[in-house]
Amino acid sequence: MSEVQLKDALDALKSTGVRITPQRHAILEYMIHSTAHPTADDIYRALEKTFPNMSVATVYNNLRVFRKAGLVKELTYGDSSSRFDFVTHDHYHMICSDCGKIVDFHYPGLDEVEHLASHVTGFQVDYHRLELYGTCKDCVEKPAKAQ
Amino acid sequence: MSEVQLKDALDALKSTGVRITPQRHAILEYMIHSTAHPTADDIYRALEKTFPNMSVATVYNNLRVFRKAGLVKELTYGDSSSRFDFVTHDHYHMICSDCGKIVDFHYPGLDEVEHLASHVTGFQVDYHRLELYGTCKDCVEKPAKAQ
DNA sequence: TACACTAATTATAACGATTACAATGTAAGA
DNA sequence: TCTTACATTGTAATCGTTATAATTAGTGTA
Repeated sequence: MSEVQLKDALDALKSTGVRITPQRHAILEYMIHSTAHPTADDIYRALEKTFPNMSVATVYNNLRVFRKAGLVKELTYGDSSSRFDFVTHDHYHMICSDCGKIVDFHYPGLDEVEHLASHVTGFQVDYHRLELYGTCKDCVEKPAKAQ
Repeated sequence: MSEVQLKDALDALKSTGVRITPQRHAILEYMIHSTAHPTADDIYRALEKTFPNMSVATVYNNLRVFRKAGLVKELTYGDSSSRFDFVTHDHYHMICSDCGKIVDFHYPGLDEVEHLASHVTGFQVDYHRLELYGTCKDCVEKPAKAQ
C-alpha cells in the first residue's frame, strides 16, 4: 500500500515536470515508510549509507520541492528544527512536550471554525492547523527533567 | 485596563522571586500594549530609543523568563523567527500566509477534541493550539508574489 | 543509442536567529 | 550602607537553513 503512495507521489512529481533522481526517490520512500515525522537531518543521516556523497542541501532542496508539490507538510512546533510529514489524509498531531514524540490522530474537520474566523476577521481562509500538547505514556513514568 | 494587566504581571513575577528591572518593565509594557505579536527583534528595536545600551540577549533572556512564568506564549509559525504573545485569555490566531500578519479571534474551547485525543493516544493532554491560515484583505487586493 | 539542454547535485560559504559566556552592574534584603 | 545573588551587556559561538558556483546527470529528441 505504501508502494501505491510512492508511485502516486512519483507520478505527481513527473506530471509537474520534476525529474526523478535516485535521491528524490530515496527521500520520498523514507518519508512514506517513516512514522516518526523526521527532521531534515534525520533523513540525511538515514540515507548517508546509501548515498555517501549526498549533500544536506539536497535534502532541504527536495523537501521544499515536495512541499510545493503538496506531498509533504513542514511542521514548525517550537523545536529548533522543522519536522516533515508525508501528506496522506487530514490528521492532527499530539505532541509530547517532554521528548518531542509526535503521534497522529484523526478528528472530523473543523470547518465551522474556519467559517466563523473568516466572518470575524475578513480573511480568506485556506486551511488550519491544530496541535495538542501533553505528555506521552513513556514520559509520564520517567522522572521530570529541568526545563 | 492594560495598567491592571501590567500590575498583575509584575506581581506575578515578584511572587516567584524574579527581580523587576527597568528593562523587564519596559518589555512587559510593550508586549501588553502591542497587538502585533512582535518578534524579539521588534521588541529590541522598539525599545532601543529608551534603552540605547540594551542587549538583544536581554530581550531573549526575559522573554524566556516571562514564558516560564506563563506570562507570554512563544509562537513558532514557520517564519524564521518566533513571535511572542502576551497571555490574556484563550484565543486563536488567524495568520496571513502572504504578509505574516496575525489577528486574534475567539472560539469556544475545543475540550472535546482534547478528550478524544487523550483517549486515542494515551497521552496526558495539557493544552492545544489552533491556527488558521489564509489571506488578509490587504493582501487579497495586492498582486500575488512568487513563493 | 547518442546528443543536447536544462535541471539537480554537490561542496562550501554565508546568513540569521538564538544561546553561551564572562565581566560588569544593580535590585533588594540585612 | 553593605552585601550578595541575580541581571545586563557585549561578543563569540552554535545551529538550522539557504545561496552560490561548479559539476553531474535526467530526459526528450534525432
